[in-house]
Amino acid sequence: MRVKEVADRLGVTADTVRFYTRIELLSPKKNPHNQYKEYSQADVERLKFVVAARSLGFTVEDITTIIAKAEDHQSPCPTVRQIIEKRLEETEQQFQELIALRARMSAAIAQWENIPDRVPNGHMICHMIESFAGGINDDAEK
Amino acid sequence: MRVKEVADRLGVTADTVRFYTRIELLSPKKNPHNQYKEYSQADVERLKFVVAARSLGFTVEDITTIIAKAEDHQSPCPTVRQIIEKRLEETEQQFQELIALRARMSAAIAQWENIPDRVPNGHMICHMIESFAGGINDDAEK
DNA sequence: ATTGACCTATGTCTAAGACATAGGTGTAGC
DNA sequence: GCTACACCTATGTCTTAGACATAGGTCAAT
Repeated sequence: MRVKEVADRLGVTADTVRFYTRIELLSPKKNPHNQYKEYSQADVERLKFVVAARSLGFTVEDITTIIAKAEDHQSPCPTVRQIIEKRLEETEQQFQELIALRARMSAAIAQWENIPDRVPNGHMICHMIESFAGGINDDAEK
Repeated sequence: MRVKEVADRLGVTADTVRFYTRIELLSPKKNPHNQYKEYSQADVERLKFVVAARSLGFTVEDITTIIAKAEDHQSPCPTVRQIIEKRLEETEQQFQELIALRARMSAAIAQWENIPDRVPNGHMICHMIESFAGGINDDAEK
């Protein structure tokens, strides 16, 4: 199978498969006739694993580590448990930041609904943004 | 002022200020004695604007556009309103994805609590991840 | 043989800084 | 004056996880 077929089969792009191949998560052999890479069923199985792990928030590097352990006949499970715990924390963190960002954005939009556009003078760039930035001042700490 | 002082004043890193300088959002002049860059009060004001806009979800490129308009004596406000609307949509999108991701992660952790570690055999890499990936199959479309 | 639609490998690019390096500054102690 | 030493600087490279651009190859229909 060539790259597109493998990609379509798992619902990812050909570029994604090429990327995984580049970093040697997949190791197709190249057809000596043309220069095209030929993916085996084993490659598909591995890709399936990578896609599954990605969808659980593992980074590509995490996955590399996990696979390396498995190929070394060690159980990757303890590592997997550790990593996902960490990734979940990070996700929670991002989540909080995203909530805060969304709130700031909504608040700004709401506030700006009632104020007119204005042409900037020498002392400001956009009065809407500047007026909203009440929280941001010189000397951030203290 | 030198880079660190400016950075501290607005609660960002020196690297961030250097980055904005590199892309010419800030234009300090360099002290001819040493090669250090000297930031003016005007630079601080502009940085303040950039930080405010970043905290509302504008990208650095957005900010460049906004500033360019303002320097061209056009009101950036219509552009600003348009952009933030778009960025808010994207944020909402990310937000949904993050919620789904978090749910998958939590579900996986919960499910894995009751199953033992296992050493991989030739047919699997990590049974935990593979068993969780019920949703991911060959032939993703159809 | 030629067209045209689709496919390929390779290389480069992205966002927003963080990090690594080699070297400069400034002050405290001698 | 000189030397430590902590801290600072500019510049260049690296990061994530692919997307995009390019030049060229494949293959079925003509």
